[in-house]
Amino acid sequence: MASDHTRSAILAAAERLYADRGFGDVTLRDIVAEANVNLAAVNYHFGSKDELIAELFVTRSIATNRERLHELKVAEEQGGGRAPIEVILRALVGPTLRGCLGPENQRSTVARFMIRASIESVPPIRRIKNREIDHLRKFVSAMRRSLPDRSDVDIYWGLNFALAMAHHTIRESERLTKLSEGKCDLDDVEDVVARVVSVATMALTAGRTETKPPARALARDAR
Amino acid sequence: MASDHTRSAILAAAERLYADRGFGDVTLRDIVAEANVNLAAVNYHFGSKDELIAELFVTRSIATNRERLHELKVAEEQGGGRAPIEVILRALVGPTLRGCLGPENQRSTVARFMIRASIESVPPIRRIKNREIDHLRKFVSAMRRSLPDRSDVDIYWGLNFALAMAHHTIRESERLTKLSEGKCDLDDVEDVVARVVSVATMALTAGRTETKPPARALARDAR
DNA sequence: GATAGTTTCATACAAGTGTTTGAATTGCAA
DNA sequence: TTGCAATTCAAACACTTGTATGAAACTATC
Repeated sequence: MASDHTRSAILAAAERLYADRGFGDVTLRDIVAEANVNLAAVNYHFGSKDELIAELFVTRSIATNRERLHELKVAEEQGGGRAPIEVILRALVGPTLRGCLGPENQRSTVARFMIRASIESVPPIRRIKNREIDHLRKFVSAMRRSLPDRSDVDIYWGLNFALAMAHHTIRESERLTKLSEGKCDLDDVEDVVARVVSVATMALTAGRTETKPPARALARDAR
Repeated sequence: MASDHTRSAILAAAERLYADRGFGDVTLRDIVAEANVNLAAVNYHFGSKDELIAELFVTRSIATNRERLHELKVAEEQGGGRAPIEVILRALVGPTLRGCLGPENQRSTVARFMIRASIESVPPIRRIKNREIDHLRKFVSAMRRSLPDRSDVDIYWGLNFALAMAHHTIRESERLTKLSEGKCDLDDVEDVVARVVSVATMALTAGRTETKPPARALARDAR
Protein backbone atom coordinates (compact mmCIF):
# COMPACT_ATOMS: atom_id res chain seq x y z
CA MET A 1 0.00 0.00 0.00
CA ALA A 2 1.26 3.42 -0.92
CA SER A 3 1.87 6.39 1.29
CA ASP A 4 -0.57 8.47 -0.74
CA HIS A 5 1.40 11.48 0.22
CA THR A 6 2.39 12.33 -3.32
CA ARG A 7 -1.12 11.81 -4.61
CA SER A 8 -2.73 14.22 -2.22
CA ALA A 9 0.09 16.72 -2.57
CA ILE A 10 -0.60 16.82 -6.28
CA LEU A 11 -4.33 17.15 -5.77
CA ALA A 12 -3.91 19.99 -3.33
CA ALA A 13 -1.40 21.82 -5.48
CA ALA A 14 -3.52 21.42 -8.59
CA GLU A 15 -6.63 22.62 -6.81
CA ARG A 16 -4.83 25.67 -5.51
CA LEU A 17 -3.30 26.60 -8.85
CA TYR A 18 -6.44 26.01 -10.85
CA ALA A 19 -8.47 28.03 -8.37
CA ASP A 20 -6.02 30.90 -8.61
CA ARG A 21 -5.09 31.00 -12.27
CA GLY A 22 -7.66 28.91 -14.10
CA PHE A 23 -7.17 25.80 -16.17
CA GLY A 24 -5.97 27.70 -19.19
CA ASP A 25 -2.49 28.56 -18.08
CA VAL A 26 -1.55 26.01 -15.46
CA THR A 27 0.76 23.33 -16.81
CA LEU A 28 1.68 19.98 -15.37
CA ARG A 29 5.10 21.40 -14.65
CA ASP A 30 3.55 24.20 -12.61
CA ILE A 31 1.63 21.66 -10.58
CA VAL A 32 4.53 19.35 -9.82
CA ALA A 33 6.66 22.33 -8.90
CA GLU A 34 4.02 23.56 -6.47
CA ALA A 35 3.62 20.06 -5.06
CA ASN A 36 7.36 19.41 -4.92
CA VAL A 37 7.11 16.12 -6.75
CA ASN A 38 8.54 14.76 -9.93
CA LEU A 39 6.97 15.50 -13.29
CA ALA A 40 6.22 11.86 -13.97
CA ALA A 41 4.29 11.51 -10.75
CA VAL A 42 1.10 12.89 -12.22
CA ASN A 43 0.95 10.31 -14.97
CA TYR A 44 1.99 7.59 -12.59
CA HIS A 45 -0.71 8.32 -10.03
CA PHE A 46 -3.53 9.61 -12.19
CA GLY A 47 -2.83 8.27 -15.66
CA SER A 48 -3.10 11.62 -17.39
CA LYS A 49 -3.67 15.29 -16.80
CA ASP A 50 -7.30 15.00 -17.80
CA GLU A 51 -7.88 12.24 -15.30
CA LEU A 52 -6.31 14.37 -12.60
CA ILE A 53 -8.69 17.21 -13.43
CA ALA A 54 -11.62 14.83 -13.55
CA GLU A 55 -10.85 13.32 -10.16
CA LEU A 56 -10.38 16.78 -8.72
CA PHE A 57 -13.71 17.90 -10.09
CA VAL A 58 -15.61 14.82 -9.02
CA THR A 59 -14.43 14.79 -5.41
CA ARG A 60 -14.81 18.53 -5.03
CA SER A 61 -18.24 18.70 -6.56
CA ILE A 62 -19.46 15.86 -4.40
CA ALA A 63 -18.25 17.73 -1.35
CA THR A 64 -19.80 21.01 -2.45
CA ASN A 65 -23.11 19.45 -3.35
CA ARG A 66 -23.27 17.59 -0.07
CA GLU A 67 -22.80 20.85 1.79
CA ARG A 68 -25.49 22.68 -0.14
CA LEU A 69 -27.95 19.81 0.10
CA HIS A 70 -27.34 19.44 3.80
CA GLU A 71 -28.17 23.09 4.34
CA LEU A 72 -31.30 22.61 2.24
CA LYS A 73 -32.35 19.48 4.05
CA VAL A 74 -32.02 21.06 7.48
CA ALA A 75 -34.10 24.00 6.33
CA GLU A 76 -36.86 21.80 4.95
CA GLU A 77 -36.97 19.65 8.06
CA GLN A 78 -37.32 22.71 10.23
CA GLY A 79 -40.21 23.88 8.10
CA GLY A 80 -41.94 20.52 8.06
CA GLY A 81 -40.95 19.64 4.51
CA ARG A 82 -41.36 23.12 3.12
CA ALA A 83 -38.71 25.80 3.50
CA PRO A 84 -39.14 29.53 2.83
CA ILE A 85 -37.85 30.42 -0.61
CA GLU A 86 -35.28 32.81 0.84
CA VAL A 87 -33.73 30.00 2.82
CA ILE A 88 -33.60 27.70 -0.17
CA LEU A 89 -31.91 30.37 -2.26
CA ARG A 90 -29.51 31.04 0.54
CA ALA A 91 -28.53 27.39 0.61
CA LEU A 92 -28.03 27.54 -3.13
CA VAL A 93 -25.81 30.59 -3.45
CA GLY A 94 -24.54 31.16 0.09
CA PRO A 95 -21.73 28.60 0.29
CA THR A 96 -20.27 29.57 -3.08
CA LEU A 97 -20.39 33.29 -2.40
CA ARG A 98 -18.88 32.86 1.04
CA GLY A 99 -16.12 30.65 -0.33
CA CYS A 100 -15.17 33.00 -3.14
CA LEU A 101 -15.60 36.47 -1.71
CA GLY A 102 -14.68 38.05 1.57
CA PRO A 103 -11.29 38.45 3.21
CA GLU A 104 -8.55 36.72 1.28
CA ASN A 105 -7.51 34.42 4.06
CA GLN A 106 -10.91 32.86 4.64
CA ARG A 107 -11.72 32.05 1.06
CA SER A 108 -12.10 28.38 0.36
CA THR A 109 -10.01 26.77 -2.29
CA VAL A 110 -12.80 24.33 -3.07
CA ALA A 111 -15.34 27.03 -3.81
CA ARG A 112 -12.92 28.95 -5.99
CA PHE A 113 -11.96 25.79 -7.82
CA MET A 114 -15.59 24.95 -8.48
CA ILE A 115 -16.25 28.43 -9.82
CA ARG A 116 -13.34 28.06 -12.19
CA ALA A 117 -14.73 24.74 -13.30
CA SER A 118 -18.09 26.32 -13.98
CA ILE A 119 -16.51 29.14 -15.94
CA GLU A 120 -13.81 27.54 -18.06
CA SER A 121 -15.49 24.57 -19.57
CA VAL A 122 -12.49 22.31 -20.09
CA PRO A 123 -13.16 18.97 -21.84
CA PRO A 124 -12.61 16.50 -18.98
CA ILE A 125 -15.02 18.45 -16.81
CA ARG A 126 -17.59 19.04 -19.49
CA ARG A 127 -17.90 15.29 -19.84
CA ILE A 128 -18.92 14.85 -16.21
CA LYS A 129 -20.91 17.98 -15.74
CA ASN A 130 -24.31 16.43 -16.39
CA ARG A 131 -24.49 15.39 -12.78
CA GLU A 132 -24.79 19.00 -11.75
CA ILE A 133 -28.16 19.10 -13.45
CA ASP A 134 -29.42 16.30 -11.21
CA HIS A 135 -28.16 18.28 -8.28
CA LEU A 136 -29.99 21.39 -9.39
CA ARG A 137 -33.18 19.41 -9.82
CA LYS A 138 -33.23 18.83 -6.09
CA PHE A 139 -33.30 22.56 -5.60
CA VAL A 140 -36.03 22.87 -8.19
CA SER A 141 -38.12 20.39 -6.22
CA ALA A 142 -37.58 22.28 -3.01
CA MET A 143 -38.50 25.53 -4.70
CA ARG A 144 -41.64 23.95 -6.09
CA ARG A 145 -42.64 22.81 -2.63
CA SER A 146 -41.96 26.28 -1.30
CA LEU A 147 -43.89 28.05 -4.04
CA PRO A 148 -46.60 25.59 -5.11
CA ASP A 149 -48.53 28.24 -7.03
CA ARG A 150 -45.61 29.18 -9.18
CA SER A 151 -45.27 27.76 -12.67
CA ASP A 152 -42.32 25.52 -13.45
CA VAL A 153 -41.02 27.95 -16.00
CA ASP A 154 -40.88 30.73 -13.44
CA ILE A 155 -39.07 28.43 -11.01
CA TYR A 156 -36.44 27.55 -13.59
CA TRP A 157 -35.93 31.18 -14.47
CA GLY A 158 -35.67 32.16 -10.85
CA LEU A 159 -33.06 29.49 -10.22
CA ASN A 160 -31.19 30.56 -13.32
CA PHE A 161 -31.16 34.21 -12.25
CA ALA A 162 -30.07 33.38 -8.72
CA LEU A 163 -27.08 31.42 -9.96
CA ALA A 164 -26.44 34.13 -12.54
CA MET A 165 -26.17 36.88 -9.96
CA ALA A 166 -24.00 34.85 -7.63
CA HIS A 167 -21.57 33.58 -10.23
CA HIS A 168 -21.31 36.83 -12.14
CA THR A 169 -20.70 38.79 -8.98
CA ILE A 170 -17.86 36.45 -8.11
CA ARG A 171 -16.36 36.53 -11.57
CA GLU A 172 -16.60 40.29 -11.95
CA SER A 173 -16.08 41.31 -8.36
CA GLU A 174 -12.97 43.21 -9.27
CA ARG A 175 -14.71 45.16 -11.99
CA LEU A 176 -17.67 45.97 -9.78
CA THR A 177 -15.36 47.31 -7.13
CA LYS A 178 -13.55 49.45 -9.67
CA LEU A 179 -16.73 50.65 -11.36
CA SER A 180 -18.28 51.65 -8.06
CA GLU A 181 -15.02 53.11 -6.81
CA GLY A 182 -15.21 50.90 -3.78
CA LYS A 183 -18.75 51.83 -2.89
CA CYS A 184 -19.88 48.26 -3.41
CA ASP A 185 -18.20 46.34 -0.64
CA LEU A 186 -17.53 42.85 -1.91
CA ASP A 187 -15.87 41.92 1.35
CA ASP A 188 -19.16 42.18 3.18
CA VAL A 189 -20.17 38.74 2.01
CA GLU A 190 -23.37 38.51 3.98
CA ASP A 191 -24.60 41.70 2.40
CA VAL A 192 -23.86 40.30 -1.03
CA VAL A 193 -25.68 37.07 -0.19
CA ALA A 194 -28.64 39.06 1.10
CA ARG A 195 -28.80 41.15 -2.05
CA VAL A 196 -28.69 38.17 -4.36
CA VAL A 197 -31.26 36.26 -2.34
CA SER A 198 -33.48 39.30 -2.12
CA VAL A 199 -33.55 39.96 -5.84
CA ALA A 200 -33.99 36.29 -6.67
CA THR A 201 -36.85 36.11 -4.23
CA MET A 202 -38.51 39.06 -5.87
CA ALA A 203 -38.07 37.44 -9.25
CA LEU A 204 -39.76 34.33 -7.93
CA THR A 205 -42.59 35.92 -5.98
CA ALA A 206 -43.47 39.10 -7.84
CA GLY A 207 -47.15 39.21 -8.67
CA ARG A 208 -48.15 36.48 -6.26
CA THR A 209 -47.17 37.17 -2.70
CA GLU A 210 -49.14 39.72 -0.74
CA THR A 211 -46.31 41.22 1.30
CA LYS A 212 -43.22 42.32 -0.51
CA PRO A 213 -40.57 43.71 1.82
CA PRO A 214 -38.14 46.17 0.25
CA ALA A 215 -34.77 44.89 -0.83
CA ARG A 216 -32.75 46.82 1.71
CA ALA A 217 -34.90 45.66 4.58
CA LEU A 218 -34.48 42.08 3.51
CA ALA A 219 -30.78 42.56 3.20
CA ARG A 220 -30.61 43.96 6.68
CA ASP A 221 -32.72 41.22 8.20
CA ALA A 222 -30.43 38.63 6.83
CA ARG A 223 -27.36 39.54 8.82
CA MET B 1 -1.64 50.35 -51.42
CA ALA B 2 -2.67 46.85 -50.45
CA SER B 3 -5.80 45.03 -51.43
CA ASP B 4 -6.74 44.51 -47.78
CA HIS B 5 -8.57 41.43 -48.86
CA THR B 6 -6.40 39.08 -46.85
CA ARG B 7 -6.56 41.28 -43.79
CA SER B 8 -10.31 41.33 -43.60
CA ALA B 9 -10.60 37.67 -44.51
CA ILE B 10 -8.44 36.87 -41.49
CA LEU B 11 -10.44 39.16 -39.24
CA ALA B 12 -13.72 37.64 -40.33
CA ALA B 13 -12.48 34.08 -39.99
CA ALA B 14 -10.98 34.73 -36.58
CA GLU B 15 -14.13 36.42 -35.33
CA ARG B 16 -16.24 33.51 -36.50
CA LEU B 17 -14.01 30.84 -35.00
CA TYR B 18 -13.51 32.62 -31.71
CA ALA B 19 -17.23 33.24 -31.42
CA ASP B 20 -17.97 29.58 -32.05
CA ARG B 21 -15.22 27.79 -30.16
CA GLY B 22 -13.66 30.32 -27.84
CA PHE B 23 -10.10 31.57 -27.69
CA GLY B 24 -8.82 28.53 -25.90
CA ASP B 25 -8.78 26.06 -28.72
CA VAL B 26 -8.54 28.07 -31.89
CA THR B 27 -5.06 28.06 -33.34
CA LEU B 28 -3.53 30.32 -35.95
CA ARG B 29 -3.60 27.38 -38.32
CA ASP B 30 -7.35 27.05 -37.82
CA ILE B 31 -7.80 30.69 -38.64
CA VAL B 32 -5.71 30.74 -41.80
CA ALA B 33 -7.43 27.57 -42.98
CA GLU B 34 -10.85 29.14 -42.48
CA ALA B 35 -9.70 32.30 -44.22
CA ASN B 36 -7.92 30.43 -47.01
CA VAL B 37 -4.71 32.35 -46.58
CA ASN B 38 -1.16 31.40 -45.80
CA LEU B 39 0.00 30.81 -42.24
CA ALA B 40 2.49 33.66 -42.34
CA ALA B 41 -0.19 36.14 -43.38
CA VAL B 42 -1.32 36.72 -39.81
CA ASN B 43 2.10 37.78 -38.64
CA TYR B 44 2.65 39.80 -41.78
CA HIS B 45 -0.56 41.79 -41.47
CA PHE B 46 -1.01 41.98 -37.72
CA GLY B 47 2.41 41.39 -36.23
CA SER B 48 1.32 38.66 -33.87
CA LYS B 49 -1.62 36.59 -32.80
CA ASP B 50 -2.19 38.79 -29.77
CA GLU B 51 -2.32 41.91 -31.90
CA LEU B 52 -4.87 40.24 -34.14
CA ILE B 53 -7.04 39.47 -31.12
CA ALA B 54 -6.57 42.97 -29.79
CA GLU B 55 -7.58 44.62 -33.07
CA LEU B 56 -10.57 42.31 -33.30
CA PHE B 57 -11.64 43.19 -29.80
CA VAL B 58 -11.14 46.92 -30.19
CA THR B 59 -13.06 47.31 -33.42
CA ARG B 60 -15.84 45.02 -32.30
CA SER B 61 -16.26 46.59 -28.91
CA ILE B 62 -16.38 50.05 -30.41
CA ALA B 63 -19.14 48.90 -32.72
CA THR B 64 -21.09 47.21 -29.93
CA ASN B 65 -20.78 50.15 -27.58
CA ARG B 66 -21.86 52.55 -30.25
CA GLU B 67 -25.00 50.52 -30.83
CA ARG B 68 -25.89 50.34 -27.16
CA LEU B 69 -25.20 54.01 -26.55
CA HIS B 70 -27.21 55.02 -29.57
CA GLU B 71 -30.21 53.11 -28.26
CA LEU B 72 -29.71 54.78 -24.90
CA LYS B 73 -29.34 58.24 -26.38
CA VAL B 74 -32.51 57.95 -28.43
CA ALA B 75 -34.41 56.85 -25.36
CA GLU B 76 -33.17 59.72 -23.26
CA GLU B 77 -33.93 62.27 -25.94
CA GLN B 78 -37.45 60.99 -26.23
CA GLY B 79 -37.92 61.34 -22.51
CA GLY B 80 -36.41 64.81 -22.33
CA GLY B 81 -33.09 63.71 -20.88
CA ARG B 82 -34.52 61.09 -18.59
CA ALA B 83 -35.46 57.61 -19.82
CA PRO B 84 -37.53 55.02 -17.92
CA ILE B 85 -35.29 52.52 -16.20
CA GLU B 86 -36.77 49.64 -18.17
CA VAL B 87 -35.73 51.27 -21.41
CA ILE B 88 -32.22 51.89 -20.16
CA LEU B 89 -31.86 48.30 -19.06
CA ARG B 90 -33.22 47.15 -22.38
CA ALA B 91 -30.58 49.14 -24.19
CA LEU B 92 -27.97 47.57 -21.93
CA VAL B 93 -28.83 43.91 -22.29
CA GLY B 94 -31.08 43.78 -25.35
CA PRO B 95 -28.51 43.88 -28.16
CA THR B 96 -26.30 41.24 -26.57
CA LEU B 97 -29.16 38.88 -25.80
CA ARG B 98 -30.61 39.30 -29.25
CA GLY B 99 -27.24 38.69 -30.87
CA CYS B 100 -26.45 35.56 -28.89
CA LEU B 101 -29.78 33.81 -28.51
CA GLY B 102 -32.63 33.11 -30.87
CA PRO B 103 -32.67 31.18 -34.13
CA GLU B 104 -29.24 30.06 -35.18
CA ASN B 105 -29.22 31.92 -38.46
CA GLN B 106 -29.90 35.36 -37.09
CA ARG B 107 -27.32 35.35 -34.35
CA SER B 108 -24.70 38.00 -34.75
CA THR B 109 -21.08 37.00 -34.87
CA VAL B 110 -20.09 40.25 -33.19
CA ALA B 111 -22.29 39.71 -30.17
CA ARG B 112 -21.12 36.15 -29.72
CA PHE B 113 -17.51 37.20 -30.10
CA MET B 114 -17.94 39.89 -27.47
CA ILE B 115 -19.50 37.42 -25.08
CA ARG B 116 -16.55 35.10 -25.56
CA ALA B 117 -14.26 37.99 -24.88
CA SER B 118 -16.09 38.78 -21.68
CA ILE B 119 -15.95 35.15 -20.55
CA GLU B 120 -12.48 33.94 -21.44
CA SER B 121 -10.22 36.65 -20.18
CA VAL B 122 -7.30 36.18 -22.54
CA PRO B 123 -4.27 38.44 -21.92
CA PRO B 124 -4.39 40.75 -24.96
CA ILE B 125 -8.02 41.54 -24.22
CA ARG B 126 -7.59 41.92 -20.50
CA ARG B 127 -5.11 44.68 -21.18
CA ILE B 128 -7.65 46.75 -23.09
CA LYS B 129 -10.72 45.96 -21.13
CA ASN B 130 -10.60 48.98 -18.86
CA ARG B 131 -12.42 50.98 -21.48
CA GLU B 132 -15.51 48.93 -20.90
CA ILE B 133 -15.76 50.48 -17.47
CA ASP B 134 -15.97 53.94 -18.99
CA HIS B 135 -18.69 52.65 -21.22
CA LEU B 136 -20.63 51.27 -18.27
CA ARG B 137 -20.34 54.57 -16.46
CA LYS B 138 -22.48 56.17 -19.11
CA PHE B 139 -25.19 53.69 -18.26
CA VAL B 140 -24.72 54.41 -14.59
CA SER B 141 -25.27 58.09 -15.27
CA ALA B 142 -28.41 57.41 -17.23
CA MET B 143 -29.71 55.17 -14.47
CA ARG B 144 -28.98 57.86 -11.91
CA ARG B 145 -30.97 60.35 -13.94
CA SER B 146 -33.78 57.86 -14.23
CA LEU B 147 -33.82 56.99 -10.53
CA PRO B 148 -32.61 60.13 -8.75
CA ASP B 149 -33.75 58.87 -5.36
CA ARG B 150 -31.76 55.69 -5.56
CA SER B 151 -28.39 55.41 -3.88
CA ASP B 152 -25.32 54.92 -6.01
CA VAL B 153 -24.63 51.56 -4.42
CA ASP B 154 -28.05 50.29 -5.40
CA ILE B 155 -27.53 51.53 -8.94
CA TYR B 156 -24.23 49.70 -9.24
CA TRP B 157 -25.73 46.52 -7.88
CA GLY B 158 -28.69 46.78 -10.18
CA LEU B 159 -26.40 47.20 -13.18
CA ASN B 160 -24.29 44.30 -12.02
CA PHE B 161 -27.28 42.02 -11.64
CA ALA B 162 -28.71 43.01 -15.00
CA LEU B 163 -25.49 42.12 -16.77
CA ALA B 164 -25.22 38.99 -14.64
CA MET B 165 -28.59 37.66 -15.71
CA ALA B 166 -28.04 38.47 -19.36
CA HIS B 167 -24.56 37.01 -19.63
CA HIS B 168 -25.22 33.96 -17.52
CA THR B 169 -28.35 33.14 -19.46
CA ILE B 170 -26.37 33.29 -22.67
CA ARG B 171 -23.52 31.20 -21.31
CA GLU B 172 -25.74 28.57 -19.75
CA SER B 173 -28.59 28.62 -22.21
CA GLU B 174 -27.99 25.01 -23.10
CA ARG B 175 -28.06 23.90 -19.49
CA LEU B 176 -31.21 25.87 -18.75
CA THR B 177 -32.95 24.27 -21.68
CA LYS B 178 -31.87 20.84 -20.52
CA LEU B 179 -32.72 21.47 -16.89
CA SER B 180 -36.18 22.75 -17.76
CA GLU B 181 -36.68 20.03 -20.34
CA GLY B 182 -37.38 22.65 -22.96
CA LYS B 183 -39.94 24.51 -20.88
CA CYS B 184 -37.77 27.61 -20.88
CA ASP B 185 -37.76 28.76 -24.47
CA LEU B 186 -34.44 30.42 -25.11
CA ASP B 187 -35.39 31.04 -28.72
CA ASP B 188 -38.07 33.50 -27.68
CA VAL B 189 -35.50 36.23 -27.26
CA GLU B 190 -37.91 39.02 -26.53
CA ASP B 191 -39.36 37.06 -23.64
CA VAL B 192 -35.86 36.53 -22.25
CA VAL B 193 -35.09 40.23 -22.58
CA ALA B 194 -38.36 41.08 -20.87
CA ARG B 195 -37.63 38.72 -18.00
CA VAL B 196 -34.14 40.07 -17.41
CA VAL B 197 -35.30 43.67 -17.66
CA SER B 198 -38.23 42.98 -15.38
CA VAL B 199 -36.16 41.42 -12.62
CA ALA B 200 -33.45 44.03 -12.88
CA THR B 201 -36.08 46.74 -12.68
CA MET B 202 -37.49 45.18 -9.53
CA ALA B 203 -34.03 45.03 -8.05
CA LEU B 204 -33.59 48.72 -8.75
CA THR B 205 -36.98 49.97 -7.69
CA ALA B 206 -38.09 47.69 -4.85
CA GLY B 207 -38.99 49.65 -1.78
CA ARG B 208 -39.32 52.94 -3.59
CA THR B 209 -41.81 52.90 -6.40
CA GLU B 210 -45.49 52.88 -5.59
CA THR B 211 -46.71 50.63 -8.41
CA LYS B 212 -44.98 47.34 -8.93
CA PRO B 213 -46.42 45.38 -11.83
CA PRO B 214 -45.99 41.63 -11.69
CA ALA B 215 -43.15 40.05 -13.61
CA ARG B 216 -45.28 38.25 -16.15
CA ALA B 217 -47.31 41.35 -16.93
CA LEU B 218 -44.13 43.30 -17.50
CA ALA B 219 -42.75 40.59 -19.68
CA ARG B 220 -45.90 40.54 -21.74
CA ASP B 221 -46.08 44.31 -22.13
CA ALA B 222 -42.60 44.36 -23.48
CA ARG B 223 -43.26 42.46 -26.67
C1' DG C 1 19.75 -9.27 4.56
C1' DA C 2 17.97 -10.77 0.05
C1' DT C 3 14.06 -10.14 -2.91
C1' DA C 4 9.92 -8.49 -5.19
C1' DG C 5 6.85 -4.79 -5.75
C1' DT C 6 6.14 0.01 -5.53
C1' DT C 7 7.38 4.57 -6.14
C1' DT C 8 10.54 8.23 -7.65
C1' DC C 9 13.57 10.42 -10.80
C1' DA C 10 16.13 12.42 -14.88
C1' DT C 11 15.57 12.31 -19.36
C1' DA C 12 13.72 11.74 -23.86
C1' DC C 13 9.91 11.86 -27.09
C1' DA C 14 6.19 13.24 -30.19
C1' DA C 15 2.99 16.60 -31.19
C1' DG C 16 1.45 21.19 -31.37
C1' DT C 17 2.14 26.14 -30.79
C1' DG C 18 3.36 31.05 -32.56
C1' DT C 19 6.90 33.07 -35.19
C1' DT C 20 10.62 33.82 -38.68
C1' DT C 21 12.87 33.39 -43.01
C1' DG C 22 14.01 33.85 -47.67
C1' DA C 23 12.58 32.81 -52.06
C1' DA C 24 8.65 33.16 -55.33
C1' DT C 25 4.88 35.71 -57.01
C1' DT C 26 2.09 39.51 -57.78
C1' DG C 27 0.69 44.30 -58.85
C1' DC C 28 1.67 48.68 -60.43
C1' DA C 29 4.25 52.80 -61.99
C1' DA C 30 7.80 54.63 -65.08
C1' DT D 1 8.57 45.84 -70.86
C1' DT D 2 11.34 46.80 -66.86
C1' DG D 3 11.97 47.58 -62.11
C1' DC D 4 10.58 47.78 -57.52
C1' DA D 5 7.86 47.35 -53.67
C1' DA D 6 4.20 44.75 -51.56
C1' DT D 7 2.43 40.41 -50.79
C1' DT D 8 2.21 35.37 -50.68
C1' DC D 9 4.09 30.99 -49.86
C1' DA D 10 6.48 26.60 -48.14
C1' DA D 11 9.48 25.43 -44.98
C1' DA D 12 11.87 25.59 -40.86
C1' DC D 13 12.60 27.35 -36.15
C1' DA D 14 12.36 27.67 -31.21
C1' DC D 15 9.62 26.65 -27.64
C1' DT D 16 6.10 24.49 -24.71
C1' DT D 17 3.00 20.98 -23.90
C1' DG D 18 1.59 16.16 -22.09
C1' DT D 19 3.38 11.61 -22.05
C1' DA D 20 6.59 7.56 -22.00
C1' DT D 21 10.81 5.13 -20.62
C1' DG D 22 14.07 2.70 -18.02
C1' DA D 23 17.10 3.00 -14.38
C1' DA D 24 17.48 4.18 -9.48
C1' DA D 25 15.70 4.43 -4.79
C1' DC D 26 12.72 2.96 -1.55
C1' DT D 27 9.62 -0.25 1.28
C1' DA D 28 7.97 -4.20 3.14
C1' DT D 29 7.91 -9.29 3.43
C1' DC D 30 10.19 -13.47 3.97
